Amino acid sequence: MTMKLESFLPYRLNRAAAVASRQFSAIYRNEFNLTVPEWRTLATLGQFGAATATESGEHSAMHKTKVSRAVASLQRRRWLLRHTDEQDRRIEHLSLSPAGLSAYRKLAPKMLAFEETLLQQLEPAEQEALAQGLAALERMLGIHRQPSLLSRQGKAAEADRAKLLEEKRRRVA
Amino acid sequence: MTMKLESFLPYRLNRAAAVASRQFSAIYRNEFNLTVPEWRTLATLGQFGAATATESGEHSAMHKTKVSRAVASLQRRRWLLRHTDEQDRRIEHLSLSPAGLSAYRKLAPKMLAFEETLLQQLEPAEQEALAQGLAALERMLGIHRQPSLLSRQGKAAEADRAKLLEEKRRRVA
DNA sequence: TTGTGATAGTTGCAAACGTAACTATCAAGC
DNA sequence: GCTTGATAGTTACGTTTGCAACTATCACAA
Repeated sequence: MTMKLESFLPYRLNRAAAVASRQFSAIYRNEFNLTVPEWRTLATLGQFGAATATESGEHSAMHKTKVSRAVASLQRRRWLLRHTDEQDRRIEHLSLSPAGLSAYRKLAPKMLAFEETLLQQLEPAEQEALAQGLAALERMLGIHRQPSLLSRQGKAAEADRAKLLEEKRRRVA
Repeated sequence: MTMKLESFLPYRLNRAAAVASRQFSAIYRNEFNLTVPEWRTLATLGQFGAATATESGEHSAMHKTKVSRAVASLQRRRWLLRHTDEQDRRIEHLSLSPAGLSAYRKLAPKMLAFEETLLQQLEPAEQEALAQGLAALERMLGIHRQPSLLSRQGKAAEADRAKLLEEKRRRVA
């Protein structure tokens, strides 16, 4: 049984993700000096108009401390507004200020355009394979394409899948 | 033009990579308390028998400081041996000690078995799509499937591709 | 042989990270 | 109206990270 690191799935995924992240993040880093968590928070609020920190974290798959720091940073820029919920004062409703929205509207098309530029390097068949492969991968890993901001259900299923995966791992060990 | 974070390529890649990494790394973390850089260095040396730190870093796609620290840590465990090259005393040839090799031989099959377990959750067509999609993705991002330890050529091509990608990015911005 | 530039590998440092602990708030039961 | 447990979000702390600067060595040329 020979183990080739360069063919090993998690290694290939991490590498591809790191290279892609580096390329894409250069856009918003060069233009606005944004970090990845800041960009993701901006993108989430731009997409939904408003969200709580918890919702934003779930949608962008970030740890709550990361979200907290990104939110604080965006607020310092005056790109983000917080409104404490009247019914439940633990909750803060986040939204973009006009300045934040303007930055988002500048960035989002550039991000999509760069994605498009990259994808067009591929043959149609390759693009299709990438789309199918990514979807299969996400299903395999128990990743939801429908974060809680989009669909409220599915949390129970997520917990179930995580447990199943953990079980498989343990059987191997 | 609407930007959906949950459909955005670098976001999906990062998420998938993080989840996969977490699952796989649990194996060597639970068993030997290894970090990712340590595991990668172990895997590289297990695969090739011997390598310099630079070669190991290129093959495992890690920054040289990461490699340096992983090597130091593995040496502290007495899993790794260093031999200064006689011709060029800047170079150190790294190899696994018997203890290191034994750990590698224990881990590698488990890692591959878990990968296999995951992939078998997919339909054959999905597996094929994933393989094709990953290959296309790597080509698209200018990632080499043939690191320098395997093929000495290709460094020039890598530099070229990086330049091209940077050019595309700039055109978007 | 001495100086110049390049390369292998290490280390100092500041930034970013996740865990755990914390504050503040709420809902539910007694 | 308390207590208990849960949740939203923040902060303190130790770890990991990458960049830049460093040491040591080499090749090469003046």
